[in-house]
Amino acid sequence: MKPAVSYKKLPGVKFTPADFAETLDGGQAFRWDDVGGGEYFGAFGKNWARLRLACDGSLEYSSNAGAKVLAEYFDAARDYESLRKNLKSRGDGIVDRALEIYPTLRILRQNPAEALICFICSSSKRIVQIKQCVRLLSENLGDEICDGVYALPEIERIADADISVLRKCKLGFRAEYLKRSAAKISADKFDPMELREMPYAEAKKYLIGLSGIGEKVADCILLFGASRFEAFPVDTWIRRAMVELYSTPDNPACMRDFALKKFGPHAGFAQQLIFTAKRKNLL
DNA sequence: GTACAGGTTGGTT
DNA sequence: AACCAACCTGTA
Repeated sequence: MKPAVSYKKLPGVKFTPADFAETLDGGQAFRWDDVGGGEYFGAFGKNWARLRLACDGSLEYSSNAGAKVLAEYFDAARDYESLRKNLKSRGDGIVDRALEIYPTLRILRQNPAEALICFICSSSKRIVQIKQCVRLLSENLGDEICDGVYALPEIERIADADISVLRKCKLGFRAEYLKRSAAKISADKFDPMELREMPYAEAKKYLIGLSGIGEKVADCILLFGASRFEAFPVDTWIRRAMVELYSTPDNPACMRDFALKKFGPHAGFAQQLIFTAKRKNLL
């Protein structure tokens, strides 16, 4: 008989079931799987976790990681109440509607190096494909963190890896990008954790100087790995939404300017709301 | 079989 | 500065 899994509550984080699924498995992170019964299992850093919601929506976890680590990953300290309030005060009907549909959506605070690796893999791929690449990368180059579950490899490990190993991970043309970027980061002795502190423009510039990272991927890394809410990633969904709903010019730079003016310093959160609603065909 | 995807690159206008 | 094919792989 299996021992009963014990769960602890993570204070300060509540989700609706839809927002829970969307936050973990909607394109921010690529290591979470629905294991049935409304539970998710996944890996982040050297940790694994099994997550579920209590009846009142509170997040509960069973993990080798402690409360502090999970609180950081879910950015539990962020004041989403005032963030939502601020966004509502801007009188944008579209975002207001998205806020009602997704009242508990969050931006994850992932490890910046992991976000960097994952989003280099993401270009022109669907979520399921990205998840496959990231899992293969972990299995081929990462450390085992629990039975059959592997952590994403360190940047150094990728820099030192044979390109044939990366090719096995179904990365396609992204294999070279990833290897080159990892090599440059190592050579620069750059710690991706700095992306959380550097001025936004400088951080973005450094990322774009890497291979396989353009504006969109750089903004994803900054938003999902460094909690930089001024990042406004423009992918094909956002692009369509901005043209159709806000009549902006069909130009990513214009869209970012427009969004920053309209939504202020948390444009990235507005982006996630619009992105999610548009993708689900609700806008 | 072929078109194209949650994007970037390097070459061309 | 704006345009465009090519890139690898999986999916429709």
